[in-house]
Amino acid sequence: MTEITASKTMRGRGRPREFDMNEALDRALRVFSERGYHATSIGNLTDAMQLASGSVYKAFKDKRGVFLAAFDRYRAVRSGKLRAVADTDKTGYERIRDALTLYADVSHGQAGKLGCLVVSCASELATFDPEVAKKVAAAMDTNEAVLRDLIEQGKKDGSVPAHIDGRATARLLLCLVQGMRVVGKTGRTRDEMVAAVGVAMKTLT
Amino acid sequence: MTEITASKTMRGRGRPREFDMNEALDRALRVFSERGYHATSIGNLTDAMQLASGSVYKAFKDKRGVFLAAFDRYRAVRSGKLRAVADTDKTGYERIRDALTLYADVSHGQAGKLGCLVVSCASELATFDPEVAKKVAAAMDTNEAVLRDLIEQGKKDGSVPAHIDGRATARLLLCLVQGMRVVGKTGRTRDEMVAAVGVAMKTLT
DNA sequence: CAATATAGGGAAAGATCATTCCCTAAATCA
DNA sequence: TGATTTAGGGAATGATCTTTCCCTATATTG
Repeated sequence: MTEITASKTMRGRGRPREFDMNEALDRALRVFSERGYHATSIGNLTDAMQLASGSVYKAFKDKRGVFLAAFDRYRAVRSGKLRAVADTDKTGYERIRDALTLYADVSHGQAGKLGCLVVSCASELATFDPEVAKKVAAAMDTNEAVLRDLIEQGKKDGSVPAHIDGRATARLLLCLVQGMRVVGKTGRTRDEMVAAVGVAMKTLT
Repeated sequence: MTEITASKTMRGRGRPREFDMNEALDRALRVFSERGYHATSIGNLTDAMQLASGSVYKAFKDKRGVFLAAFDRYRAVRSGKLRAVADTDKTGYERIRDALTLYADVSHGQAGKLGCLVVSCASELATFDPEVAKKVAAAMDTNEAVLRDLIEQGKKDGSVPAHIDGRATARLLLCLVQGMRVVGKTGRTRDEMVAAVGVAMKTLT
């Protein structure tokens, strides 16, 4: 939000930042995903981000500030992947399947164990942090809206029957993908997750 | 596990425990659900359980010990509710719908905000605590098995078509209910959750 | 080139928290 | 009844973690 990718010529006044912000945030969010918010110490962050604690506090307000920035970064990356799937010339039905498969991909094995930052950390914080709660709710709503949009597009191109309840079905699929992230932490294979997606696609016929 | 409900006559040697263990664990698990494991301090627990810190450490090994006991208690209570739904003379199809509706009931409003101990705390701990990871995986597997069982019973009584893939469908429904617990933290109404359940039931036709 | 502004880094400070210790209370046992 | 065993409670301890401070480094501005 605050930081637009600065071109080389357009620099601020003082000493320039030596680390790459997005790379640092990617490292931070990996730690937050793995350990959860409260179990992540500044030491864990400095190790992962390869910064001294002073530098972290120079670049961010506090630990929560690091989390909020990492959260935004995470959302940007994930939204990008989802948009890439949604913006093809396939049918709506196929794009929904591709979107769900995207979640199957990250809900097994190594990536599955890492979990979802929205699910794990955000639910950890959302109860007592209204700002985080708002971000989490927004993330959920966005995902639900994307799914609903794909369903509507499927209706238009004829790949999804017109009688389908778009709202309820999108909500179901949202629960499914979030649930995959949870269940995927306990170890399922890709095939098992893809099979579940296959069954879910029956709700669109 | 360790503690069998002791009858009045059969007592141990020293001073008897003054508090009710299950009641104390219910209070503890409410705190753990609400705050997460790491954000829950011993002070939070003593407040909720109405015990001094010394008493907590007399009754449990440590904070993790309180959590493990609360987790077992939570599982026992939830399994009981699920079993009550599964042990009726309705058709398999209807019992599945009842089971899913049970999750809709706890995935909205006040109870929804509290969240699921298995989902929130357990994923918070499972990464670095093999024993917790095992318990979480076991809880997931049990739930999946119950759902699969209901599907098979539905096939037997004819309320569920024989061609249904029991394994994959049970896995889908597991992801759905866990996802409802996550999405339910961000505020959905009961009707919205029930509608999603209704759509999911189409996978059994 | 001096002044100013911002970044990097690590030590020190300030808070919080989990756990232990120790004393008192209430039960059983011999 | 005195010894023993276990529970209740709160102060003290020790560890850990977040945050601040301060000094150095590197850039732009005039």
